[in-house]
Amino acid sequence: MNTRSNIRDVAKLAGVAVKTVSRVLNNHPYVSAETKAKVDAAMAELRFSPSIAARILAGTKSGQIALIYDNHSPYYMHQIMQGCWDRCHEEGMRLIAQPVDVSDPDVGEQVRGMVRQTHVDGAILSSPVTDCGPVLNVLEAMNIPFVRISPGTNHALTSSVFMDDMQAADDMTTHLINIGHRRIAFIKGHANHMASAERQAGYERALSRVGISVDPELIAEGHFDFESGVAATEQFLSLKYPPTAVFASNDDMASGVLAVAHRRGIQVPEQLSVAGFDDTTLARVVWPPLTTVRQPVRDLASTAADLLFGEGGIEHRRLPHELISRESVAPPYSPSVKKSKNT
Amino acid sequence: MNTRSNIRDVAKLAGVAVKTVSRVLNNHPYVSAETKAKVDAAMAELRFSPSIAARILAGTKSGQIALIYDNHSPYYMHQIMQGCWDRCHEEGMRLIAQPVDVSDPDVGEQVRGMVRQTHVDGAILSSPVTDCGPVLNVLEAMNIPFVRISPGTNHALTSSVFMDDMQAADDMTTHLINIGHRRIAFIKGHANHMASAERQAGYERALSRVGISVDPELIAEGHFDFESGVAATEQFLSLKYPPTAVFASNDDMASGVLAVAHRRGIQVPEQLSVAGFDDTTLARVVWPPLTTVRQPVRDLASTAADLLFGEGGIEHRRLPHELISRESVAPPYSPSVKKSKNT
DNA sequence: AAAGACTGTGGCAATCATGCCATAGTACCT
DNA sequence: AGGTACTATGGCATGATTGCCACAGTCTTT
Repeated sequence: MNTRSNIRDVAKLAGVAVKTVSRVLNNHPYVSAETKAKVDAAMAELRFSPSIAARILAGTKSGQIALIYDNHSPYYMHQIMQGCWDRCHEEGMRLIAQPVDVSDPDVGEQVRGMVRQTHVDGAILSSPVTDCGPVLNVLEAMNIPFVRISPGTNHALTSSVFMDDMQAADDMTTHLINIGHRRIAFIKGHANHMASAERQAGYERALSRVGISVDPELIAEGHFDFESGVAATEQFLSLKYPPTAVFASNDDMASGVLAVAHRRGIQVPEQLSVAGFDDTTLARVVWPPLTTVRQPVRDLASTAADLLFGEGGIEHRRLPHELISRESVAPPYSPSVKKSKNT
Repeated sequence: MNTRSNIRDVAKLAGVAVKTVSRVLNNHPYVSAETKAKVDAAMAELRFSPSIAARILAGTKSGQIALIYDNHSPYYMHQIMQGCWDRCHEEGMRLIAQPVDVSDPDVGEQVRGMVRQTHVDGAILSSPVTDCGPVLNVLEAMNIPFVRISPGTNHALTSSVFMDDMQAADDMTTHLINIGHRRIAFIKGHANHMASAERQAGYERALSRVGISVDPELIAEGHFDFESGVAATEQFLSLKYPPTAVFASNDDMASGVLAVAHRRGIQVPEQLSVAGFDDTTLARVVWPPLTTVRQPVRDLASTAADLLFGEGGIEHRRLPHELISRESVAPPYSPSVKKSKNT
């Protein structure tokens, strides 16, 4: 009736030793099929499931891993969690989601406490925690294996999964150039995400390659949120020669661009092209649907879990991105002829 | 260097008994200030934090609570999690997020296993898990206290927090009526959320009160996602007498309405008013920003945690909603009263 | 002055599943 | 036959903390 029934009860009911039940639980090779069947039946009858607590104390793995994050984009984190959770579930692991504040000077100690208390077997770090020194140091000192999702650098000591942010931004910028844009504005991402710098570098590389100079007026600060997209756009549109396209470092900010355009009666994409980054659900929900870069967020997360569980050593795995063309981007409106067509 | 340092080390360093350290850890009343200081110093020096595992085994509370959910709206869940997490953090509790599938016949057993394994002290259920019989039975059988967020019924055995969905939907519908709408369409929510029926009832009640008959053609199925908003709208707009306003049961579906309107070149709100429900971030991000009902999601969640921690008995707490007017709703476009007023 | 109620601290059992070591039987090889 | 290698199972100590009981001192009450 209560939360009773421990491994001893199961052993008694099955008529075997406690240790044998333990072996069945852990899929130990040396258990006869017959014994296993008896034990399984007993476990089912008693609705037994082992206490993680006792398991941890007995000195083995806890079967728990932590997802440490500090990201305020619901869509992004939702996908990260799903990806991690899916893979953990398959593996019979429990996932503990642990939000932190990377700007808190005490963040390292917090993580240490969390790990000490919960005895997690490993951790998955999501940007920007991936590049938070105190957290990395603590995890290394405690000898906890961890994998980083989209880290800024490929740390020699741990595995990571990532996409080529620079190339992706380059691709998008090149696409805009190819269909005729020359004045392309860029909204940066949050400075504490290393990917932000990468994306900017990709943008600048694409421009430079075709000899378009990088105009500082066309680059605005951003923080990955809707509001900074709005602010940046106001700034761009007040320029003497406003851009014909805006490339935002994520979809939230791109939505901000769309909002300003709508409010000012600027047609998208006829008068202004808007490109996003991430391909979150948001990209399909706003109007017009956003041309954006698909970042395989869920795959990144499940691959991270994969690497964590895998026995393999340090591995850095790059996942492919994809340019998703929707309706927010078109050739610039040019009164002259020149219908620069291109795929 | 390792994850060492247990309560014994602390006791030795502080020159007291293990039991005394335990008392300090648990804020036991009978510890002299002097002893407490010595122990605190020792704990700090050794960077000690107690193992949850051992604590659980020793038979006391685990300091962990579970958030059990099956909701696919990222914005909604993000807020629920934040609310729960905030309050848990204040209280020094750890939150374990546990997604489940309420349509899985085995969901009860899964929850049982989870509770058995993790020894959570309590649980918070988010709709629709709030009305999932197997889960409720298991939790009651195991004698785990739990609180439900937006349940369909006020179960006598547990506390709950909720808002008045019927009244909120009535308010919104009445608002639309007051500014002149007569043909108001409604998109239902997912059938497995009890709130869906409440909202529909509120819509119908408002219509009936002013003598507008409920037209089945103006009520469409929905599942709380963007796509069903799109589908419902296509259906409404193909009617001989299409509605002048659409009231969707959540913001995601309302965004779907907007998308169809944009695609067909229908002006919102001039030619079609659109109202949502929830006031998630999405409502401010789409164009035009949605008139919607603010559901205090984060407060609901933190209040739920509050009730769980509070020693008080069963309590059902209603939180206030609020009608948020933005730009997606306006009086219907009909300079004169053409077409006989219905009914 | 003695009894009783607090206050502050220590000792030991209990919690539950696993790790290591031991045991016993079987199969195979030389 | 003896040695080696498996297979299959059992026994007992272990891990970190708290609950219960015990004890010694101090303060209050009658």
